[in-house]
Amino acid sequence: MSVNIEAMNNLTTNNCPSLLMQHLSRQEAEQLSGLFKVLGDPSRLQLLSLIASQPNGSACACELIEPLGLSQPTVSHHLKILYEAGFLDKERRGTWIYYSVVPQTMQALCSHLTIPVEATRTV
Amino acid sequence: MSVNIEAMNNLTTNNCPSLLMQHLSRQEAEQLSGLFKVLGDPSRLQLLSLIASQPNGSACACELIEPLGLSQPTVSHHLKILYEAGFLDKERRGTWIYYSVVPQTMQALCSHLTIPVEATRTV
DNA sequence: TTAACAAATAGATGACCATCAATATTTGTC
DNA sequence: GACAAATATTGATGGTCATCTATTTGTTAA
Repeated sequence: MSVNIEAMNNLTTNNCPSLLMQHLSRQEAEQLSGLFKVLGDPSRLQLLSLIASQPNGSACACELIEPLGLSQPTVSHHLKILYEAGFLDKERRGTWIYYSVVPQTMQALCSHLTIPVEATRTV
Repeated sequence: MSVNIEAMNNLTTNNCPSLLMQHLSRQEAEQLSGLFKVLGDPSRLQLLSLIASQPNGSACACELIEPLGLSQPTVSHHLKILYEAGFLDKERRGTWIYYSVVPQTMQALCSHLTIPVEATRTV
């Protein structure tokens, strides 16, 4: 489970139109599906949810192990995947590493799924 | 690869708040990740894109085989998964079955990923 | 009812991946 | 440096799934 960073940047910064409005090349489909694949795991969604709902919006990795009920290596593995896909930011403070959610990545993903209102049609 | 229809209905009709605004239970995380898993495949994204970009917004299953470069059973398999997850609608016309995209399902999914503007905070 | 085409199902296979235990690495403190 | 705590890596394993071929089922028309 890994995501090409450059591909993610293409998808999130170039203001790509919705996949519903244009043909997706195989390459584009692979890049985009890679991001959805990252969200296609319940543990990773719980991590995002846990981190985002902290009072200050960030959480230390060690705080996330117990509520998820997974081993430390597994949590570390999921955090890495989320970070490399651009869903999480991280900051080291001493021994601890604090993660926070990058809402822009979510919003960019959504822009691929929704149709602009003025473009909707009745089938 | 299968999606619980009732679970999907819960997620798409109950106006659930964003996963970034509340804790996700394990069950909720499993339901939601199931939908993302469906989108986490390049062939399925290409199918959605192909169908949505047809002039009338719908496409016969047989028209989708050649552009995807996959076998007929594989395309049928993907269409079934997309349909059962609520991403596609289908209508039989004689021998043919026409699929069309359900944009509401996409939008409902997105509502789980975005934070209402007034709720954003500076980290 | 038979032929022809579309779609679905069954079964098999290979690849990917979530998870763990064990270990290594990094960082701060004494 | 030595120890302790947090995080990352390695290697193994079991399950899931995308894909195929072969077959079956469904639908229309002759």
